[in-house]
Amino acid sequence: MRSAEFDRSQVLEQAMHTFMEHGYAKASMQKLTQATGLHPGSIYCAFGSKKGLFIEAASFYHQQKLQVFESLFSEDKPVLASLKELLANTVQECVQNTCAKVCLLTRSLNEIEGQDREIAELLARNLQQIELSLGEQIARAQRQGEAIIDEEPLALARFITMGVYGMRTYAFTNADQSILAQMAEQLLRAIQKP
Amino acid sequence: MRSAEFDRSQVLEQAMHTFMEHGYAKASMQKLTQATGLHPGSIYCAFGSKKGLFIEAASFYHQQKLQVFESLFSEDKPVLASLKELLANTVQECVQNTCAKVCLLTRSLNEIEGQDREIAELLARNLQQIELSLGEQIARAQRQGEAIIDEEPLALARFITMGVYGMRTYAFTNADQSILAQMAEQLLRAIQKP
DNA sequence: AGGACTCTTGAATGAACATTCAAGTATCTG
DNA sequence: CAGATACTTGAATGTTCATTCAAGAGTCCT
Repeated sequence: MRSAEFDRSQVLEQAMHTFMEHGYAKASMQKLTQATGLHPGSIYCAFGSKKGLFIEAASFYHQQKLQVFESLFSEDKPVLASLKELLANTVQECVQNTCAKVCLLTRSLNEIEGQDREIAELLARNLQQIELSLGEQIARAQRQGEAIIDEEPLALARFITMGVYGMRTYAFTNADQSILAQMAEQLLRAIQKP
Repeated sequence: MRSAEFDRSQVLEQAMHTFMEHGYAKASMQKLTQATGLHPGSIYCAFGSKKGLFIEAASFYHQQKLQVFESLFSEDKPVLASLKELLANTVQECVQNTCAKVCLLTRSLNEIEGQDREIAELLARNLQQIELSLGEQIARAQRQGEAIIDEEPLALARFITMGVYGMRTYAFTNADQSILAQMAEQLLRAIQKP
């Protein structure tokens, strides 16, 4: 036996950045080999195909985001405060000038539509999982008497989720911090009791 | 002299559909020649390049949407009613199973990010124009005493715009008519007086 | 009718692409 | 140390792509 020479999560991190920067189609194997430091053969040995690498990179991204989400919504803080932070984070990402300004999941989903059902479903599932977690947090907030309007928590979670997706696309037309921050405020106000 | 044999707007219509169905990168010249019925040489003669064709197709799409917008917001109807119709139209588009389910502008903007500044800026400008028109309509509604909250009309227009972008991406994860319709309601409620 | 002009045609071009694989190299086992 | 068993390497492969262009065909004007 001989163990692989590369660190799988380091490779995925770099591949993730490449896909975020160039999109799926335009992230050529050449760019991916340069970014990861792996040779084509190694990538095909480890991930099967470009698509296989993308699927793992997208899952890697998803796991990272999920972890941030979990740590943000800790038990001993008002949910509304965590939600506010989450939106502030999103705004910060959107106004960056690095590849971090895009959400790999939503961007790729827009790109891949009608091209690859397997990838589309994976991305959709990942996004829906975060939406569901958000729904649980909102339900918790309602139970704990936070000033959230009396509506189905899932409907509210979907609304916030839609808002985040919208902000991400909007940022491509106008990456203005104060405008995005105002949108975040409007979103929050829309689910709060008057 | 000899006039071209093809109808330019028919060609643009077909090219538009091809770009909507496959995205920019995956709409190959082969697909475009099949869809438009034109030979490569003719496309290059008439539009200069694939990019040139896309730019005209995107502008064509933009003009169509703008026209729908103008006819929807006729002077003798409450703005809120028109806005409700606009959102209902969007929902209807999103749940279709044809290429009409995508917005060429937002989808391409997501795809093109970081790849072609000229295209990105064109798409952004087109989208911002609709946003501005919406702002004017909202200002009119406020002047005419419709039940819209007392905030900058442009901020409200941006919020609705963001919502529409969000619905379009959301629809890729879950193209459920009732869910999208509920989002539209939530958006409307967020800008209305209680 | 003839010549000039322009549009159309579609095979040819070369670049970029994802993928493969046989040779090379390192590690582990006995 | 020797043999076996991986993993690594990167040039080669065949495909697909956007683009070009010279030949062909249609239209118009005189």
